Amino acid sequence: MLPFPIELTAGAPIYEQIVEAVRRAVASGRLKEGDRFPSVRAISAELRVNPNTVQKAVTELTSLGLLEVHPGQGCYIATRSVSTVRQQREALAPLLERLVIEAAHQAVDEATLLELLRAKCRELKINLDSNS
Amino acid sequence: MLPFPIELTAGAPIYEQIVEAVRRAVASGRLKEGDRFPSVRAISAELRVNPNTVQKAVTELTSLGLLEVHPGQGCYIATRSVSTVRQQREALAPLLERLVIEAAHQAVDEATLLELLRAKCRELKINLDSNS
DNA sequence: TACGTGTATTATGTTAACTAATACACTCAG
DNA sequence: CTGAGTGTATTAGTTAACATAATACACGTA
Repeated sequence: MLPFPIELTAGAPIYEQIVEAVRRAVASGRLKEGDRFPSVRAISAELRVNPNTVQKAVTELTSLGLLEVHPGQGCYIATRSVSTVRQQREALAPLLERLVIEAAHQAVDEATLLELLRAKCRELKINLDSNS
Repeated sequence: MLPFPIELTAGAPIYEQIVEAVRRAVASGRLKEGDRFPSVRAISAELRVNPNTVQKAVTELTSLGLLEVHPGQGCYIATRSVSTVRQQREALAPLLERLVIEAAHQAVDEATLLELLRAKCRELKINLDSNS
């Protein structure tokens, strides 16, 4: 069994779904720094997907700084990299924009939207205070 | 000149960028109900893009309920369709999740995230109170 | 009648995504 | 040292999405 929940669906690339699942698991605390990450072949077998596809996800996760590769040994969840306030804003801006646009079309008022955001924060059990 | 701001970039399908631009314009009030929408051929010429690609965007915008087609005459911005609370939540859930996950990775605390959301709401000049 | 609408059709080229089958350098337990 | 398990690279082939191109048609209207 994989150490992170994932269920492949159609519509999005498989390697992207893997990346997103790992990001979700790390953000929620399901996966922690130093944790052993399953081998490419193990994930491949579990998801019944080509090893090359999993490899593509691992490569992206590594470049995202979420995974550390120990040559000949395996992968581990990396320590979080520090980012500047500018980088934070640039990463969040497009997501915020899409959310606000969708809320407008759904006629969801700002107060409700803020409450939904608070609820989602709790849902993912994010410990935001433990970081800077 | 097109009645909505748009700048084509690489990385995302052209027809999707058009859809997103129109959604943004409608959400921000730049385009309003009953407004005339440029013809497929006009947009095609303005963006120097194939008419079929624009047509694909129009088809999607129509199915999304943002555009009304008056046969032989043209397209107009449609009146907003009412959606249930359930539909609202289902539309916002994936966007909220992606936002919260990204915020966690960027080590942005909840209070800051909420403030960024308020700022983005004002930035898009959304009139959330005029709708139910 | 002409023109401008949206729409449909057929064809072609490009690119991304996925699978498949190998192969190689590395680390570590035996 | 040997062999198994790591990540990684390579080559090949298939499929689907995207975009372009060139027409064609039914519709409303000046």
